[in-house]
Amino acid sequence: MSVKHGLLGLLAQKPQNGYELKNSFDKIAGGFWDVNYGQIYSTIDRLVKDGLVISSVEGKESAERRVYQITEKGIKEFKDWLDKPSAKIRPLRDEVFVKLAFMYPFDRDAILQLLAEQRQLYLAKMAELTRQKYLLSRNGISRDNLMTDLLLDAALFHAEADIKWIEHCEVKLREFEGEPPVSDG
Amino acid sequence: MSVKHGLLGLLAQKPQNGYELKNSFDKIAGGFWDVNYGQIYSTIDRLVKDGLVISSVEGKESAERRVYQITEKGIKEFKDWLDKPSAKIRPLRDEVFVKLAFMYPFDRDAILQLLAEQRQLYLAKMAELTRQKYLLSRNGISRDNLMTDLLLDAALFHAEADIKWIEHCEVKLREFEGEPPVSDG
DNA sequence: AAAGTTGTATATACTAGTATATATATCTTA
DNA sequence: TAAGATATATATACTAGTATATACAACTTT
Repeated sequence: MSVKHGLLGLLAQKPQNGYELKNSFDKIAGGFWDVNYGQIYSTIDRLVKDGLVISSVEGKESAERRVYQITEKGIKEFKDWLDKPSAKIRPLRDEVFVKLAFMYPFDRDAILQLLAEQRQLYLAKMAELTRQKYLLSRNGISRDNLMTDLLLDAALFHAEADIKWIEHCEVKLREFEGEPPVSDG
Repeated sequence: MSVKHGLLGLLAQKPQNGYELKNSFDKIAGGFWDVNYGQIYSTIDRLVKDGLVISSVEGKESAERRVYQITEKGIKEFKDWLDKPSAKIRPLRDEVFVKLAFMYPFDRDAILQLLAEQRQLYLAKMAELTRQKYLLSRNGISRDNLMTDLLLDAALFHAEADIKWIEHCEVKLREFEGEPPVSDG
């Protein structure tokens, strides 16, 4: 639902073609929500079909562009979406969990290795996010970049939670093997 | 990729029909990964197409069941998947983030209200997870239910991270309005 | 035993997201 | 200015996930 309504929000600002919509979406949601061109076009086609958006063709014959414009119905849909709370909590769909669920209770060492590899990934992710935050706030946090900074924080909080959970798993798994928990460091 | 490989893992244990696969998947991954019957059938069709699974028809004519069986190729695919680290970190795709990105910097009060509503959702989620953990561990945590317990912890850690982030947002947003940060409690 | 409920099983039409190909336009530098 | 690189723009074929309809089987209540 988010890409659909995101596109409506962008078109509420000004009419744009598919390529521009992709760039605009990235500018607002990039980092926490990647869209693909294919998705932009198929989503916008549905919006047109439902009468939330209308399209017109511009440019010379050799290079036509379809420019999309929001309708009254589209504006209403967007505003309603903003007002309505997002009732569904996103599912915690992580491939690692499925792997762990299938590996356990066999292969304790393989599980510990998998967890160690995942930790490295999350640490790398945190480093990257921290770098992005630094670049963003070199000249201080202003109203203009506050939300971007907060969204980077959300990603950081979740990466931290993942790492904390991996360490929690390592301790529990070792406890169940009768080994003493790993010491700090 | 996870549903596909999860189904292979289940069929590596024993041949099953679509309905049984759905139940088996729920038993292992339920809570952190919900699958839908439609997805089971379309995924298994692809597995058959790729030669990782073969199907045979059982039951009387009025009530036919298609029973699926894993092939050598399928077993290899499953084992390779288990061994290979899951390089991609799941994107933090949350509808709330998109809403916030579009609401900001307008409607500070609407943003604060949205955040408050989300907090309630996460608190309810935590209560539910805590209840599930309690039910699971009434008779103690054993090797049999350790992984289930750990996966519930993962969900709890993430809900905690969401709540922590919401509070972080509230403080930052209020700071930028020149108001003092909210006091504890 | 007819009626209603729950469980078993599959199908279908849809939305959402990914991967990649293609073609023209513009910029850039040898 | 021709060659090569980058930006603009769309299309297509695919995988992944959701919502809902359908149909028969088995249980269960009157």
